[in-house]
Amino acid sequence: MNFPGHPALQEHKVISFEAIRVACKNCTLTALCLPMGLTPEDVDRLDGIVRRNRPLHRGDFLFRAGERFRSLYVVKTGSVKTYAPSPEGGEQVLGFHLPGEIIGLDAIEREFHLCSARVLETAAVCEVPFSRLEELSILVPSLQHQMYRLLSKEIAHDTEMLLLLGKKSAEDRLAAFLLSLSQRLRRRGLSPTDFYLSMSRHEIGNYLSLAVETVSRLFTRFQDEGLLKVDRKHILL
Amino acid sequence: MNFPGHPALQEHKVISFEAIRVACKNCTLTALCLPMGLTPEDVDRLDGIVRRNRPLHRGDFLFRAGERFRSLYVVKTGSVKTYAPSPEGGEQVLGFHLPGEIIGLDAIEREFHLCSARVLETAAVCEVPFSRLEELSILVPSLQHQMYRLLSKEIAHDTEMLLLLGKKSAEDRLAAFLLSLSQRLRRRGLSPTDFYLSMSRHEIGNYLSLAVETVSRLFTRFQDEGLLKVDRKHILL
DNA sequence: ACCTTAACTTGATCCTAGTCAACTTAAAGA
DNA sequence: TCTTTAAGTTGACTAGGATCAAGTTAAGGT
Repeated sequence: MNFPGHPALQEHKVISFEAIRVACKNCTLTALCLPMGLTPEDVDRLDGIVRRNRPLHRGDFLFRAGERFRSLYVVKTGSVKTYAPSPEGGEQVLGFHLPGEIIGLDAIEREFHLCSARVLETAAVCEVPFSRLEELSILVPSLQHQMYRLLSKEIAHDTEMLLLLGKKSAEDRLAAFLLSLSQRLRRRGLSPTDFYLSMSRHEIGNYLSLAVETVSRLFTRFQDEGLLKVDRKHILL
Repeated sequence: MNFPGHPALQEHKVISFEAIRVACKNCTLTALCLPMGLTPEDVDRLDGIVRRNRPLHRGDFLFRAGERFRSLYVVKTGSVKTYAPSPEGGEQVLGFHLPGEIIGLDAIEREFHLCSARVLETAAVCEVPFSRLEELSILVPSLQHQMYRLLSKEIAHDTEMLLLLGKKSAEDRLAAFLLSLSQRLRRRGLSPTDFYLSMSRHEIGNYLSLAVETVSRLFTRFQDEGLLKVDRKHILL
């Protein structure tokens, strides 16, 4: 979410262009991503099937609901949201994805995407054709193991989300959301107490099943209570 | 949920005792469960690692939150609920599991269970030691494929649940819950319009983030509107 | 069959968060 | 730069569902 530096956007873009060619073995996300636990040779083989497209910009689609499922996507920089569009034009936000997170795992079984994925903040994304990943994971047991772990992690994450929405109060939900965000940022080596939100109040509200106005009021209240400082999209816990 | 026949409970038990020894290849759930798409020989190999314990009764635990993860569990008959216990004694119901459904997929990554699984209705359950399943899936590519599908299916299911909870109105939630139940029963060859609920109003409310009283009122209202007939736990759509 | 306890239902009241509306601020485009 | 539009904030009002309370029904145990 807007991490590397809000003001220096041009510089950021240049960095992305360089970073995008980085092989898995040199990628800083290796501990969060597919290569975890693989031998250097196996990482090279994985590297061979990963496609690195050029940076995507706000509003670009990784895929749209209903499209045939072909690849998984890994966020390298920037941020992406997934959401289920409803026929009437509304949408339900399903998740916000930070660097190191994998998108598309829900589509393996159905073979088509049931949600759309859209870039929030200029993002570099690795594309991993699933059929090739599956073939490789037959040959590389530790990759299979890692795949099971990743899929399971996603299930556990969804479960936690259900738990969060189980909490009734709007206050609890927003607090839990901010804390979860903070933890995810820390794991990526970014400040867990000082960050920019890449999503709008509307999107936060939609995600947490709250009205925009409620989200706005809660930010104000939290600030009044001294829990955080908020300036537009800049959050300071 | 209470399917084969509410009144003839003793008969039901006898059937369960017999059914529990049925090998995977003769199991009626084969199309829903792990063996899907496997060759007969591979089903036999899978069969070799599946443990069939004797029937469990209402209130029995498959596992408790915090326990080490060793096995996946497949419901053969009866029903099971999973829930996250909170330290203060409360709990959040995470799911109700019908025959053919697999429990424990969220624990693979963490290697311990973050929820508890408890029998609602006298149940036969297959236990599949995960480490052995993983070994076997290295040797049997189609089993690996099926595992990816199952894990993905679980993610898609959780996603749909998030979507359901995104719907704000209590009415929508209960209706969606009953319809989803109905569909799952149909896929198992049971009546989608005439069934017994194996869970209490309290558990339904907890699952849908509604108060018990609201659930009760909604059942009454739906009946008044002629959408269904409800007698205690017996539902007729 | 009885008693005890838990599950469920129904009614009355309250409160949280949603809705409606007006205004402010910031970003994007000509 | 100015204009236009989208995003965010704040207030007033409302409604849906939670909570509190009391009563009913059914199940489980002896």
